[in-house]
Amino acid sequence: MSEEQYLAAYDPRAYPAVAVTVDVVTLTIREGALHLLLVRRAEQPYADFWALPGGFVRPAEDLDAAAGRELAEETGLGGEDLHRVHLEQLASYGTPGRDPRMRVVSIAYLAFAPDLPEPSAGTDAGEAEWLPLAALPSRRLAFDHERIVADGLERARAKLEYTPLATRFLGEEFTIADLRAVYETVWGHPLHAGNFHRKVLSVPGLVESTGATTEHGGPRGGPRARLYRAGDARLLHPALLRPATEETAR
Amino acid sequence: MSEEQYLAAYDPRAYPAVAVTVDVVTLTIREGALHLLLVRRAEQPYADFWALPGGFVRPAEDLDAAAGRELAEETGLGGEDLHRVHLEQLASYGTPGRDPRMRVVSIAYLAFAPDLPEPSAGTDAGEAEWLPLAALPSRRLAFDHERIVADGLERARAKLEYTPLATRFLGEEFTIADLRAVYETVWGHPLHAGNFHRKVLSVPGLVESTGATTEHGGPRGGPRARLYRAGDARLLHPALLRPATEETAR
DNA sequence: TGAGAACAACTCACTCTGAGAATAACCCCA
DNA sequence: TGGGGTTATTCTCAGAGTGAGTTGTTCTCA
Repeated sequence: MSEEQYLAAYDPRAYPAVAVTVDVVTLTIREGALHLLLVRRAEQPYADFWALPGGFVRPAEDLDAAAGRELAEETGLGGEDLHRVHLEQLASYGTPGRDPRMRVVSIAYLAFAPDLPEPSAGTDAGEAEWLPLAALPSRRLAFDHERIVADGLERARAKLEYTPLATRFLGEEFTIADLRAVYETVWGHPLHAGNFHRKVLSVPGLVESTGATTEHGGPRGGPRARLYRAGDARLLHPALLRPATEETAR
Repeated sequence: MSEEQYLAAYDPRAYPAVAVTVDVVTLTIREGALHLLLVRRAEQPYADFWALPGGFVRPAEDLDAAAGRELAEETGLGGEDLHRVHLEQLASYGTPGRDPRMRVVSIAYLAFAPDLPEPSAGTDAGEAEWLPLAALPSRRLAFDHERIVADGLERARAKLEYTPLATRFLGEEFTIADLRAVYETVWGHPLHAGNFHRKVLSVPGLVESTGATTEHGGPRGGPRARLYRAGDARLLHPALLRPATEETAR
């Protein structure tokens, strides 16, 4: 049988039905705190629960494209803003029973976004909101989304160490202090300002100077700060390591 | 996502069929060289091509379990040997058209195995073999498996840096030189024996002494070496960093 | 105008790393 | 059986990197 004949005779329906979805863990920093994008489910199962934005992958759609589409739909953002968002595959979740309706395998994505406007402007999803991560423990999410969020957070923290993705939480131009605030927020503890400054400038390709400075000093005083933009490095060498957390996973 | 999910809940078959498979990138070290487990495809498409072992996820089977099952089937190993194999999810691949038959989303896994016997003992797959990675460039694999292998290799190299998984390539007991050989093989360049030795013993939880030594010296001379077993660390602090590779991904 | 805040640069002690070398145990071969 | 070559393990040393604190300046706010 030739390959053509084989394909013509092939019956895809002979296989058990499995649905494939994408879910996106979208992180941003608002008012100095890490926030997560959630939508409220309108229907069963888990009606009225908050969940990660996501949905079915369309028949001729690539996985990455599906994740980007879901993110755009849920945030109500056009390509312009979305261009600055970093989107990467996180992991896949397919334990039988994770969706009570049928077998669903979900490909989770992780997104780093600059401070975006309030979500849900003109989307088909009902409510959407940025939830401060500090408020997450008191909220039960639909499906296994709590686990997915936890995995995404850990990935995000690790990624700040060896990639310049922290800059994706900021605008086009930023100060070293802005960048430090990102690290402090995501890692959850303060860093030594002087050492951070030295380190950031010493890592090749992390940031490059714009030559300009802020218009004014900080709101509580201090000199104008120099402005930088993201550099061209994809990986940081040497990495910006998190301060040892004592027995980090023995 | 409303009408679509509604329909899905009542008639899964109403959905465009998507098949979910697992593929496993299995690495081992044989005769001082990194090897990859491959099987030869007996059927269309890509008949006679070599491919990663893998197959369809069964209806009530977890993804991890499916990967473990495929690995066991293909290597012909029982639970005893498989217990020492490290298996983790690598990434998912679902570009439309990657399988000419239908939409197939594949969850790829990465496995680190100690030196295993020749594969394919009594399996349903036709041929199976350990391919030295050095021979890979001259061989075309089925589907997008070359890409998956490349991703798996990069992940493996990175994992050696911050996890004790190098020990998974070795037996229960090993010498520091054995461990160094694993790093040199996977990373592809020699390491300074003295510095490696100092570093391995200084990282908490990487290895622990058994108190014993090898029975004899090396085949070409040298003293007996002390034996160690894997420690209890899951993450290495500080990490065993690869020597800077000059512009690693600028 | 003075106090407080914060950017930027610098100092200093300590740790970690790469490179080389020393010591000693052990194999193989003459 | 003795010597040469090989390898495990330990040391030394200089240079790079890091944590913590200090200094000088610029700026905002009261």
